[in-house]
Amino acid sequence: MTLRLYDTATAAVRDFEPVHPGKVGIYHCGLTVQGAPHVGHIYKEVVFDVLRRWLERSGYEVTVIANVTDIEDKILTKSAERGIPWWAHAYEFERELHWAYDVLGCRPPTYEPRATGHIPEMLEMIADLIERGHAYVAPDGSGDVYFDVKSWPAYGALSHQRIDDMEAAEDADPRGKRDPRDFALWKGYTEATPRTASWPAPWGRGRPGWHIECSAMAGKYLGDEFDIHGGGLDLRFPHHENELAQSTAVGQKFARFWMHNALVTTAGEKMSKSMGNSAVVRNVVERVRPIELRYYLVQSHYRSVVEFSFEALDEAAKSFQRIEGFVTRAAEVTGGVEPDAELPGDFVAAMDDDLGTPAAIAVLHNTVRDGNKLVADGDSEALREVLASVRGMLGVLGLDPLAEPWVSRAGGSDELTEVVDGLVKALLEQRQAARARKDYAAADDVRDRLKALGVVVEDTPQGPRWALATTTTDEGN
RNA sequence: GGUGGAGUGGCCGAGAGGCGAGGCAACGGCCUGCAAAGCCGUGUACACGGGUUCGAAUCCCGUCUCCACCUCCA
Repeated sequence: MTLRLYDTATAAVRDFEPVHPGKVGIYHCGLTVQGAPHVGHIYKEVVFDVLRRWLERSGYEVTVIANVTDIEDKILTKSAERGIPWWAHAYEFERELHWAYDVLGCRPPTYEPRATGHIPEMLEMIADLIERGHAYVAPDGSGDVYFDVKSWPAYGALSHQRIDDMEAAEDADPRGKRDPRDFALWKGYTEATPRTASWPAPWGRGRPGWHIECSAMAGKYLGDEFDIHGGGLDLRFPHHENELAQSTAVGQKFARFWMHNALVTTAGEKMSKSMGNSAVVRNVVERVRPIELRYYLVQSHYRSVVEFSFEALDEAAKSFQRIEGFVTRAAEVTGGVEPDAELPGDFVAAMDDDLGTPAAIAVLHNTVRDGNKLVADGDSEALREVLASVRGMLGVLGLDPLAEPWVSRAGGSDELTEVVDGLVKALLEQRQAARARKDYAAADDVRDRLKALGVVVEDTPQGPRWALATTTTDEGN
């Protein structure tokens, strides 16, 4: 069974074959660092984190490049509104974004190039495009440079549109464009924006258009042809279409697969349109633990719309707690088992089928059920195997509670944990004594008082065990 | 106007010609002093109207509703 992935360009699921055997290069469009990330923004990161884990699990050496767009119109507008420098605004949200990635357990990319750090590469590419006749300096003296879409017959290939069918943007300023659908490679400096947001160029001072950065940086770090280019569905057009046009127009082959995750909606509408700040990652992880939010996002297929709601989020959290409950109990009974390298065939098949996480999670739940039957009998080879398998599967999804980053966030200091464990056990011994003499009022009183403190008591064939109630918030940072 | 996607049981959410994915909730049972956790069992759902087929949620035709993108959104 080989990995099959959906490719937007060919609109079909195809066998994945890397450009260089054993290696995979992925570029996915990061965020424009202009505001606090919400669940929709983070979804892309989770999807591509799972893809990366699966590729690595399948034996590939993976290089992930994700850009940081730190110069762009909205950044200039919003920073001006706040009265702070654009670079301070951009950096603040870059850090916020990294916090969110981290809290959700997304591993950092191999490298995260910033747009402002790659102006020379962009200028080189723009010059090449002009030389080849696919771009022109605006005749109005503005210093703008535009890509000439009519000069590139393949324009529209990615989004399967024909130029003539496209609606010309009415609100966009035509400036010096030959055709309203031409897009900016370089924007000439005007006094409306800070001079620090401009760089010297052969066509006059200015700043880069949005799309050119990704073409320049993907080519620089991944080469003229690489494996996977990803991002949210809303980037398919114009952003990715334009990238494809730019890069192929200078003679590159560019991406073999284009992967787009569906958008997250609230109240039936794209999150950016409909939300206040309720779905901002910082707020959501007040309600459920970050690992539960991640489970919520992973449990639906990446090409299906996720209709975000707190009710569904709570359900997902309970569903995950079922898995987590098995893992912690089984680990207690067996004394801990390392994740298995060998995964169930159904799970592998599901993941190989265009990252079928819903089917993969169904396998996970079925395996957990088998494991739960074994837990009551205590330590056994069969239980160890199931636990290893479950941990292996969870690891692929970035959801293994016994692996990083989750383990280190789980509790307080080791010293404190020991003290609490000792105290609770002392109380539980008293409760056991009360039960032995059938003084159930006293026994239940102990349990009730612990519960009031957020400690849940469970009686098992191996004796009572305790755990912190999972409804509490875990800041995770 | 163009392009793409969606409508599934009380809820979330897969699947894509025949065997009821999975989870949450509910109900019954087992276990338990009680509980918690867990296990077993119980639900025939696929927007609507036609059609093809031995057989349709799945294919075809039509209709309705919703969403995304169409030049700086993940």
